[in-house]
Amino acid sequence: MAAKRSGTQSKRPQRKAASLQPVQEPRGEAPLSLERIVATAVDLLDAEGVDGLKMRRLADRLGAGAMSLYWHVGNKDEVFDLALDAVLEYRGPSHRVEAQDWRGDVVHMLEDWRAVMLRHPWSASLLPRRALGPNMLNRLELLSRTLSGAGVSDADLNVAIWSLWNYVMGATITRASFDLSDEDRAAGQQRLAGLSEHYPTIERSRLLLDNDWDGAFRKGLDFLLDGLGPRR
Amino acid sequence: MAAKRSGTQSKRPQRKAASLQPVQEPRGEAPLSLERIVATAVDLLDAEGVDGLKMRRLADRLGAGAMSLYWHVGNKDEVFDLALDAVLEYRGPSHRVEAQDWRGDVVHMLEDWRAVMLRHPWSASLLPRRALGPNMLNRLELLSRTLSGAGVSDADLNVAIWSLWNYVMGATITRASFDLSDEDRAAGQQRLAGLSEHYPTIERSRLLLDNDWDGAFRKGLDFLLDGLGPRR
DNA sequence: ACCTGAACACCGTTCAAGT
DNA sequence: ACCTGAACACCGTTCAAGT
Repeated sequence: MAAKRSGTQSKRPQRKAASLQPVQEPRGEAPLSLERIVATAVDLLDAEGVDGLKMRRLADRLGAGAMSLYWHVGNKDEVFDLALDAVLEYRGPSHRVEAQDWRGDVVHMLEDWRAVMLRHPWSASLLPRRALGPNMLNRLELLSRTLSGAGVSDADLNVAIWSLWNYVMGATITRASFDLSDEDRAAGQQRLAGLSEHYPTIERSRLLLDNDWDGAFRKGLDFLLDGLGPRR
Repeated sequence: MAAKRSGTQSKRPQRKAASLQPVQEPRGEAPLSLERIVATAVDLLDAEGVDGLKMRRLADRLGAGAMSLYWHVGNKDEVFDLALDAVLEYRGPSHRVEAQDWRGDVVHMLEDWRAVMLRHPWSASLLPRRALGPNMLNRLELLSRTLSGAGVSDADLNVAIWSLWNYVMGATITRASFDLSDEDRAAGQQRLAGLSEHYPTIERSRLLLDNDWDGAFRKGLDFLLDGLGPRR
């Protein structure tokens, strides 16, 4: 399972060490920079979703000509990569000195990861099709280290990591998609009504009306962790 | 968790019962029909991926004018919905009379579901963001019925179903994405090399080079089923 | 009932050019 | 070094019109 699609490399020089900032431009435009572009892209994505990110619109928000972006960035995919990884930053589980609570640490990491993606609902479905950025790799490294330290053997480690990845990604992509379509909720309900006869078990358990996403996520995760934990 | 985005309804009348087909047009064009459109869309998606499906291209393949499709179909999203559900058809676990092997049945259903999506790699990432079609609802109904029949209580059923959904979707979306980018494999490898120092645990376990997708899928699934199964 | 071409309002990106 | 407008090659979809 190799990393992929590294995104066309921009021919721009590495961003130089931050020179002292001019306090912040009054209200006019700060000079274009990769940082501003990425930050604005995240805002735009949060506000308008994946389809809302257009190069011209992004440039507009930055008060720049439509084509100015292409000096800082190779193409639109690179904007996606940068915005995605920007959002995934993580500073460890605040290492309290107390107990070696591997399970608590893992749950904290995964719930934080999920929460971040739900805060930026475009990010989850983007993550699997783009190359893993440094922030995501860092999260995977911390997760691996924690499980390994807890006693999961090297032979079992990959299965454990990928199972957790699969579960978290599936849960978050699904939930983010439903979030985005609250408008259609009504239409969905109605459609469901006509279906009860064909899908009696779904209807009885009210599967499609279940709202306890957080609880369901946590319970399923517990099942996985029961199985994945270090051999007792 | 309600169904959603039902796809703009076409104003076309329901397709009439199949009149006797003229054996198949020699090589010229059969008349345009919803069936042909959907079948051709699936072919096109298989060959070119989600971004490869363009209304003009689809019409081309059908030997029709670019705009003829819009009489049969409301818009492009409806084509996606129809192609997606067409691919998800399922005829139960061939009910052999033998043992009440609920676990075997569940594994069969989920592996078939995953296999179908991997055969049409565009389908997995599409599924969570579109309304559930009849074929997918049928799969969920069968899954629910099997778990319920095996003794999973109504209170636990939704958590069980959604956990399995999450796991299967996450696994399949991830794997299909990697499949699509074999070309970049080389670039990925190289990128990884430079990273080994920052992510030593990932490097040691060769997490990103692991190729045993099928085995990993099955093992993680077993962990989930251990936890989800009927209370013993 | 079914199909069509012209036309509109967009897209991402190239390029030659400005400062 | 950094930014720009004009232009190209596309898109999905509307519409008025054909048979």
